[in-house]
Amino acid sequence: MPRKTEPTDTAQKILDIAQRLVQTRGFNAFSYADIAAALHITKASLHYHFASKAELGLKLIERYDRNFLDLLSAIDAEAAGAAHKIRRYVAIYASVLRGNRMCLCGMMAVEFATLPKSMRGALERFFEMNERWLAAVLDRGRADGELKFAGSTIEAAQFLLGALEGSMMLARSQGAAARFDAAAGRLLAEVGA
Amino acid sequence: MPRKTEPTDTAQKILDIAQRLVQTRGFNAFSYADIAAALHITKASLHYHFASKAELGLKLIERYDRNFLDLLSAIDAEAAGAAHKIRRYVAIYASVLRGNRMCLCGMMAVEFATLPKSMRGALERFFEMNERWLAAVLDRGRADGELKFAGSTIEAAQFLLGALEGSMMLARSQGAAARFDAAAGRLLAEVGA
DNA sequence: GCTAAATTACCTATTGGTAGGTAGATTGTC
DNA sequence: GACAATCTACCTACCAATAGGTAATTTAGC
Repeated sequence: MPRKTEPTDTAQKILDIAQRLVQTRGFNAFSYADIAAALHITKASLHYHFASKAELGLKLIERYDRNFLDLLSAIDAEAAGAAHKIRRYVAIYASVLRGNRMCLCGMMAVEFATLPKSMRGALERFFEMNERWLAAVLDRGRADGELKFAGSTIEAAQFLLGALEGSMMLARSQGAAARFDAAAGRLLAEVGA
Repeated sequence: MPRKTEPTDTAQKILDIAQRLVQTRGFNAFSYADIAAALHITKASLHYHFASKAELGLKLIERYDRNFLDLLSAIDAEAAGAAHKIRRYVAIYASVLRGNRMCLCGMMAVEFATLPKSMRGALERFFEMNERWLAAVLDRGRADGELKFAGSTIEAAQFLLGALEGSMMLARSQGAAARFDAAAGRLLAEVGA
């Protein structure tokens, strides 16, 4: 019995395909027709599930945000020590890249100026959430003497995030995933993890 | 007397406007109509100067590459010492960001999968050129004992480039240029500059 | 009078989106 | 348990706007 808060199977499939398209091509470089073709349904049916492209985009970010938060919670529950946690965080990005995808929100961050307001807000929240989590881990790690880095934790967190997104971006356009791994290793070394 | 190798005034203006549009919105998020409106000429006139959007895009990358190379040559000619050179390199990115723009090629790197082949090749050459220059500076700096960093110079150069592009990307979507400066400072410290 | 640079007037394909309808399942009410 | 009302998930058939691009023609400068 599908309810309002439990998206139907089709809605999930639409989100899955749309997400792959955004992560590989960008939000401005795919159309409802692309999804319709992949799913063998009509454009009109897509509009039934997601009234506008802006709404679809918003739902994509919200779902991605929720999934990411779940992954971070799992890390918090399973990983002992800040260094271990950071390594697992970096591993999330590495696995996205291995699927030949860019981070959904990284992709959209570049397209930021062309996105509807609702999507912009959701994007900002995603990055803030990531920075808060990273800063908390870094803070704890430094206090415990496990990590070593200079300056404020929030700045270090923002640097980490930016470097990861940028390394992904270039690794993808140069077809070398090894490039990301090297950069990630350097990044981990920088915070002493 | 405009020659084949000396683009006319209008062609330059078209490139200027197109470049601003790509750097702020992306290659897939602007149209010939946008340029025509900004320049008060018709779309057909644009096609006279640049037969296709792919050609315009290629010319944009080639011009950007040339300008960048000139800047790097100026740094080589004027700056003494590897640390000084790297700082000036970072300053290029900071000035692009101050104009509320993203790196032209960083923007396009994200859109890589949707670009025509000719543009992809030119993009790869741009990043390779940057990495070569950075690697040369890093190599020399380490040999002279001026810089300190671990691992291969080419990997360090790729890391630097990725971190700069990523920091730009996030600084733009979060409206805080200070964010980039903090990240850049951290990056400079990492190579001992 | 040649050439460069721009024009008008189109074209086809695609974009996101809408109107109206329908088969089938689910509901509420007597 | 019958039956009408409603809801879900789709459909066909459109729409206006915009995309990149073209052909033929006019204008401006040497």
